[in-house]
Amino acid sequence: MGITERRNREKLRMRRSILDAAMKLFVEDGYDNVSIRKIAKRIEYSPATIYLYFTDKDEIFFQLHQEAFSKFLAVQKETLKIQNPMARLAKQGANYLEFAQKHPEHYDLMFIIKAPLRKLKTEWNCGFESFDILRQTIAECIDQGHLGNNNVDVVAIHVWANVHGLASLIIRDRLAMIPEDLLPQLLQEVMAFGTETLANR
Amino acid sequence: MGITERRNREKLRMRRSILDAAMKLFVEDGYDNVSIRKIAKRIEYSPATIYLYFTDKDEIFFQLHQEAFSKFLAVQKETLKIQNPMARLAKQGANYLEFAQKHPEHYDLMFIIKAPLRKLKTEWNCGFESFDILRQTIAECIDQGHLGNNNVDVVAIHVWANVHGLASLIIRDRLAMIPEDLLPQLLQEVMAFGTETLANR
Amino acid sequence: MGITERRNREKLRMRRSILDAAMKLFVEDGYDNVSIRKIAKRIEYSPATIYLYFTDKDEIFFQLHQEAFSKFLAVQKETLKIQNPMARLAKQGANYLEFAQKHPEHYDLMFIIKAPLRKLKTEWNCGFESFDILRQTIAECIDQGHLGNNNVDVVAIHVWANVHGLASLIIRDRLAMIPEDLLPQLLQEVMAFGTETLANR
Amino acid sequence: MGITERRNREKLRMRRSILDAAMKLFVEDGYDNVSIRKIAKRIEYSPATIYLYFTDKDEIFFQLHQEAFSKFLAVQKETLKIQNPMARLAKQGANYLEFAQKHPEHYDLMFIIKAPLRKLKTEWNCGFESFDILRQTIAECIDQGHLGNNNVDVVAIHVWANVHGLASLIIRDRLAMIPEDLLPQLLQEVMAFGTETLANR
DNA sequence: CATGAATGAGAGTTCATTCAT
DNA sequence: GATGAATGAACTCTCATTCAT
Repeated sequence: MGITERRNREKLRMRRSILDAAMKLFVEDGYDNVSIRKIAKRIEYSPATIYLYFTDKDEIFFQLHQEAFSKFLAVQKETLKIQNPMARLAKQGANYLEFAQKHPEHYDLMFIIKAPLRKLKTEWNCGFESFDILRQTIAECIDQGHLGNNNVDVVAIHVWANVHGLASLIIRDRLAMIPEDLLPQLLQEVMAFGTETLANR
Repeated sequence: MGITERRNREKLRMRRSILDAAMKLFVEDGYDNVSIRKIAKRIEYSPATIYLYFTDKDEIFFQLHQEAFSKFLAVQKETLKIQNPMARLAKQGANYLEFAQKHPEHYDLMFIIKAPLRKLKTEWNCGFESFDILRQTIAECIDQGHLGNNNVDVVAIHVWANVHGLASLIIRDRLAMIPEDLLPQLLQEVMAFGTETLANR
Repeated sequence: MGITERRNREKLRMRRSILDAAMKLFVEDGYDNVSIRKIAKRIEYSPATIYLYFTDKDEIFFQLHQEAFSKFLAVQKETLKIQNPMARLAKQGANYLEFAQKHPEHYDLMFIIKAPLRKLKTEWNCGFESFDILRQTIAECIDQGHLGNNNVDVVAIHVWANVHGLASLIIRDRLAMIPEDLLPQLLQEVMAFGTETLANR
Repeated sequence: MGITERRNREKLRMRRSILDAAMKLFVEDGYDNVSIRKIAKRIEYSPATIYLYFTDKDEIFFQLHQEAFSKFLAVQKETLKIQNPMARLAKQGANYLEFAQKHPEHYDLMFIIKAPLRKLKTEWNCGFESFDILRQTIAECIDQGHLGNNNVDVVAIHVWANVHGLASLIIRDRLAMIPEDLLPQLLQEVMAFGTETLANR
């Protein structure tokens, strides 16, 4: 048993290190510039070895995508404990941005990267699920008289776009006009501004 | 003088046609699928000829980047004619989204693509300028008692994130959960919702 | 002794199953598309295991080659029971074509494939033997006054070329100009024509 | 003009040398074992260079195939001058074998090699044409009372199989049981035997 | 001014084979 | 006896780039 177990652990560790290397490269160079060969070089193995752990390049991408979404979904599900939907919504927004900043590579993969559509279609089930959490929360808010009498989808997309906009400007370095040391404080204020604005409706 | 002038004109025309071809390929095939060879084939010159007008592939992309920003800037400057800053702000938002949808590859280039930092630093002058137009407009709004008593940068980033979020979700195909035929109407409502929400402050 | 014997039996059984798998792949995918990995997968062993039973890929092919010839030889030896040499000759021809059509990959291996000469020299012992059966039969025919007063080798090669030509045109798909559904009937007539022509001499 | 002409000549020469190298490799190693890299190495150019002259590997094969058939067709058309169809038929047979012996690589390509069927279908037009020459000749023979009252296709395939069998046994070295120095004489006798046998019908 | 010719580097992938366990 | 892990070499093909002409 011990042997099989150790083997399994090693196999997993290897997959892990391939995925990690891939992730870093994805983020550094963009989807199209990640090559099996580069991953191999990064982990100091031969390209052929990669194929012992993944059937092809797409499978690696797919796996990363899945993991990123599980991670994200887990974080957002945490908020379901919060009773007050407006508070829950605020927390979801904060979580969202925090996730993006803590795991920029995952975020990139999930929401920014230009991926082969074929794959996206299947993988978005996960995306749908997290969107639904947002939708549900907003529906409750509206039920309770908040956010005006608006279409749930409209508000949900609005809110999402809001945080995604912020997250992706940061991740893709488009807020270079703000001095770096002022940025964190400013971002917090932007989020606060957004939350308040919404609450006022 | 006449001769030199003609030469210059011709040189420019050639650069122009290279850039046009490159941009078309950009739009048709996406950033990563533009190659010097394809540009050359498109304009019916040899690949080597391209190098007489641009030092390398990056320079072409750089130039396109610049032009994209000029185009965008021109569109946004148009709004300066609008006296009422709140109306102007709304128009800028509408323009922004329209630009993103009409020229997704330009938009991609400007606001999404992970560009080599070296490049960004220089190219963002243009970006700064268009951000300033937004800032200026918002400053006026606040002066006139709109948008609450808030930090200009905070509001500016909020607004920008809002439209950028929407634009980039669209461009990178992350709104797949919305049936395609319903999307345009929905987006309009999202924009309207955003404008109203802001106006209420 | 019992133990060694059992071991040998098991070793043989394993070789057998490797060869069978290889042959099936041969037939399904053609000579060039058989790989050690595919054989291994087919018998559900690891590729490395194959090397415990055969020194390399070539040895497997060699073995198959040998077996193909034995099989063929066995079929032809069956005809020796036929007393009348002309009838026997006809039967040998029919057998030949049948074998080629039933086991095209064996046939290919034996009579068409460009084999490394080193190999051919050893393997052709079998080939010689079957050629001798033909020769012998023809000699008898001539003795009995058939086929004119000709050199045995001349007639033997003539006959062999006849059936081999047919077989190899079929196997290598060179009779594409004949509609597929008409082919079987036509081939039979061609064979009949050959037999008759020969009998008339 | 001189320059363009020279360029064209050089281009042609290069194509020629690629084709020649490919042909040699085809014959030496078999279709599946010819690689662009090997061709390149053989002519001492880089693999990429090959792609300046041919769009892909298939095109090289296709070209060789075409050339082989034109050559062969030209030879067979020569026989059309012969009035007497039986004499013409004999000449065609002799030509056939001579062609196979003089240009074994071409012959291999045309009648033996296992090629991708997709291609074969198109390229066989040429094959059809040469088969038709044979058919036509045989039809005339039958018209004139030779070869019995038989189906033209039956006789045509019979004749073809006859010479093809001989040719391919030679080319693929399956007549190793005949001492090499006796072979030429023997082959001639085999051909003569075939011709006579047929004439007797 | 323009280009045809050439190439080194790199892409994804598969394979036969080895070797420590 | 069996194998998981690993790899070097090979495959087709594309690309940015150079250089002599």
